[in-house]
Amino acid sequence: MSTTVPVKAAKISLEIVEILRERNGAGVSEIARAVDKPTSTVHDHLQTLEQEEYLVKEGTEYHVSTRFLQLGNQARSRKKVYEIARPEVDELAEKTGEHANLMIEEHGLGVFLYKARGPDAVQLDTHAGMRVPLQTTALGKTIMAFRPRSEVESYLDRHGMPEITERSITDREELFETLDQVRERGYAYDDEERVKGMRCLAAPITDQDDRAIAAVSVSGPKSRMQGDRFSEEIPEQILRSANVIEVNLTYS
Amino acid sequence: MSTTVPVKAAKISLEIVEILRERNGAGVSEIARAVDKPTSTVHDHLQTLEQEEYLVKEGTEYHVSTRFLQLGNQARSRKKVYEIARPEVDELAEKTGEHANLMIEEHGLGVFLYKARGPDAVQLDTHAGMRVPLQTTALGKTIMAFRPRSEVESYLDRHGMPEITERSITDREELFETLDQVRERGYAYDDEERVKGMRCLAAPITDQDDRAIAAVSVSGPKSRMQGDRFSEEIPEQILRSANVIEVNLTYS
DNA sequence: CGCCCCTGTCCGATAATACCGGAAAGGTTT
DNA sequence: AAACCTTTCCGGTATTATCGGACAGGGGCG
Repeated sequence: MSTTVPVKAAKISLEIVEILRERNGAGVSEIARAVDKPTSTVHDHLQTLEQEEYLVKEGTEYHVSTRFLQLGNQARSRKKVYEIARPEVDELAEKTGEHANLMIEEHGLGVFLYKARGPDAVQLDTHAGMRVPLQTTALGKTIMAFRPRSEVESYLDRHGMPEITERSITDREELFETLDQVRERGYAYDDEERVKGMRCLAAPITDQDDRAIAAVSVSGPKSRMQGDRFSEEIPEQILRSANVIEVNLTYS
Repeated sequence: MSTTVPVKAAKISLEIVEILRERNGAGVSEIARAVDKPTSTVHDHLQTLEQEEYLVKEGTEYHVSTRFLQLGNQARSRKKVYEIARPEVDELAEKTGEHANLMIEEHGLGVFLYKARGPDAVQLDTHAGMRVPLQTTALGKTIMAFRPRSEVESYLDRHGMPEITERSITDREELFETLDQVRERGYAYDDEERVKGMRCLAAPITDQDDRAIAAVSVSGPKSRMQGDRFSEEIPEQILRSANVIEVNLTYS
């Protein structure tokens, strides 16, 4: 049944905020339909959120306010791995020319913490803060490969294995076999599993106990991500970057 | 009268989140003291927020989660001025070597939307999303100078004129005189009004009706921000940048 | 070691208050 | 100008947020 929480009102407010994010703003009745509540109720929530400055009202439309920027920054800057990995990810993007990313796991989902665009990078739909099921990216698979099976199971229990594209892994056993390979190989790849035409290579950032803290990746169009570059050059680069980050993490 | 809102529970939840941001995480009882509510109540809110994935629990401490990153990004990216001004602000930082900033007004406060660090930039406490009273920065004063007096009055009514440093403007009439000068001069400056040892120059980005949409600035240590550089070179550069942004804004 | 005190968590009763229906006011379209 | 859609306002009712109190887990100190 649909999660019962102690403070329902807060949950509704947050649902409303989330809808405003997805739709890039909306009016009272539109939101009311989306959350399936009377307009008067939604109106109450909107007023509170606006008075508290978490929403901005433009005419009759409400939008999320920049207040969240501060919260997001705080959430990110707390992460030591973010501060330390950032220059490395920048360098990775610079050297490969492609997109380079940093992902962590949170609440069983993969969260893009940082994205660097290399000189040749193509337009991409990822953005900082974006949340995706772990098994749908090379980043996420790398993280799972270096976590205890029981934990991985709980991630899957929580969020299922949705079929994002036709290539998505939707079978548990198949996933765990893949993870075994990743662990053996030391890095993971993704061949059009999330975005058509895109390939991705990812390496884990682990702690002393070989547990994944995060993962770094390089992703680009299939045309450029093949041959030796895909099987050797770039893997070497991301593995080296990941290693540098690990070392810097321990000395700080 | 401490603002009465329709949905008090939501307000409390948000207060808790804000406290977690300020303190970079905290435990139940610490928060309870801060919001002056029983621990049991706070506990209820924390559980809801964590279940909804807006907080992360690490041991017994709660922290804001990266979920806010997405919301913050959305809030910022919606702003056309952000997308368009960003490269200009980067260039400004590059050319002057100092910090360059972009600010907008929201709910009567100044919000730093973007910050670029030039090659010589010194460490600074500003960060994206930071909110400050408008009259405490050159950025804010520029924005106010190009808004109708009635509106400016309402900003002041709402947030007062706190004495951040000994140099803060705390008198209304004095402020409006300053704003007159800014309007005449076309740009504003700030001489250690917010941060000791720092000077700042700011130019407005206005719309067709000469109303401020945002402001750009360059700020650096007093030692470098003086003489012709302070009174001519940099003012020229920020005014030119602001102008480029205005033009790009209208053609898009 | 054992006590104490400060944590976080759980529970249930009660009073507060979030919620909702309904009605009014403002806008738009036909 | 009327029908329709908004958003806003209001007040009664029943839901539910709140809070005291009780329980449990540590950590520190004597």
